[in-house]
Amino acid sequence: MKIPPVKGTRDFYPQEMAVRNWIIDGWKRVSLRNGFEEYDGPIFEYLDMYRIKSGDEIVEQLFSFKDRGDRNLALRPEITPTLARMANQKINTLPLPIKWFSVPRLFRAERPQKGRLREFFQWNIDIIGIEGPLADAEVIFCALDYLRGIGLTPDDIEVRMSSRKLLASVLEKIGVAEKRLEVLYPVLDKKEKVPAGEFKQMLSQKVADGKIAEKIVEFMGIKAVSDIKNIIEPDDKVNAAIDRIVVLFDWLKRMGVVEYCQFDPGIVRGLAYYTDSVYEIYDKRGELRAIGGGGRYDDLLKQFGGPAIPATGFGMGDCVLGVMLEERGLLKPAPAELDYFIACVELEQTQQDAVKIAAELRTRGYSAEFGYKSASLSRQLKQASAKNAKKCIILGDEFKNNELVVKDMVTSKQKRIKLDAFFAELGTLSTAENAESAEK
RNA sequence: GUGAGAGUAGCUCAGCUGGUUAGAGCACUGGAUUGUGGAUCCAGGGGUCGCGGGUUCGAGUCCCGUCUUUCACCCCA
Repeated sequence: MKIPPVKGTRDFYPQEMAVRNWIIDGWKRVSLRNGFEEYDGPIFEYLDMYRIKSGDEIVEQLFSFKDRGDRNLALRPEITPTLARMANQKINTLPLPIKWFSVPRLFRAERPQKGRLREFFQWNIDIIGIEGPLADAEVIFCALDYLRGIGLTPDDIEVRMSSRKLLASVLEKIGVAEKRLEVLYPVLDKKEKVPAGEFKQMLSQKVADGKIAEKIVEFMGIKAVSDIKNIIEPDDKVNAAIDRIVVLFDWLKRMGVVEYCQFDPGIVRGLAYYTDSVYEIYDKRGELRAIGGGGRYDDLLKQFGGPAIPATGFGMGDCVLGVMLEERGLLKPAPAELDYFIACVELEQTQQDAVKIAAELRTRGYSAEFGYKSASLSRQLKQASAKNAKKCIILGDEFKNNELVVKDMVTSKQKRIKLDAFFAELGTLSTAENAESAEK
């Protein structure tokens, strides 16, 4: 019986695995140089943990199950709740701020589409314990540090940023009751996604007062924070929210990434836990969904039974990013490399020595391969090329005198050398060298 | 979860209004080439035409169902 792969999953053959590793290694390297430490949690958690935050509807989009002890569990659809749980658990012993990152494998029982699968990887970076916009700026910088590093310019991508606090205070000033805000957010989130006329219609269904609706449309259309005062008379609350955004942009400017960033009141984000800054990173060319997003969630730790400690974070999935980089030819996984391929002219006579030499090379820290089957030298060199070997050691007649032929596969130059001399010259990949490459 | 398109070799696809034994390129394996690689030429393996049912003398082709996939919704934690 032929078993197909499960809907919405991917098989990672070596080629796909190389791409996946290239993306994830990049995320990790950039996280570390931005001062984040790696963490991870379990791949399943109590179902209730996701209920606390998002309500019952979300449960339908979870892969959930009961264990043998009748516990309701779920495969993690995101890692932020786990982060909140872990941080709370040790909050009294952890020095603040906490700067942590993770690349969890996540699961969502949604209908698969381009850039959206049921199993994927997501890069998460979070700063816990810093109240000011500098932490938000640092998180955004870290995300851009990666994206810029792989070749994406301000012509390619854009961080669209807003603030829940600003939105709430402005809407309040316009005359929207505080209770109505939550009903309104999903509509406002549609602003960029539907035609202007349709947006107004959707809005008028939620806002009875035509004047208020008009003001909202006006606000949603502004391009700069400074335009707000042209629409309303800012009160203290509005001014405080504006100040935070201005400070955030100032930091981004000092960090040299402000040209990627654009104020956009249409950014609301679905997640209930965001409290202040919110942003999404978009592909400026294509019609792809957001490649990543984040924001400030100052109340989440408290909601999870911990102290009131501010936090801010960002997440980016591998699916949309992968599609986008593929389209632009920016996927550059390192090809597999081989230091030595050992070819035997007469397999029966020299295979034992070939295996011995390979083992010695491997022990000394070099990668080495040999052929399993008897084949012409021509074929074996072909094999060595296919494996991207830097050098090929040929064991032929001269090996009767303990002589190797070492062929450089790049320059095609080759030399004869005694086996002892070869290893004496070669030495061992030193620990210093290993440490150096680890530092990179 | 709703609607629409697609599904033929590992991949990209061809296959006429239903008609003999379903094809090509790439990839793979082997040979030309038993001591010199990325090329070229030749040969070979590989398909229950997604799966199940129906119509028909006859189905890759038409009909129904189903699964997968793509797109648009929903959702985006």
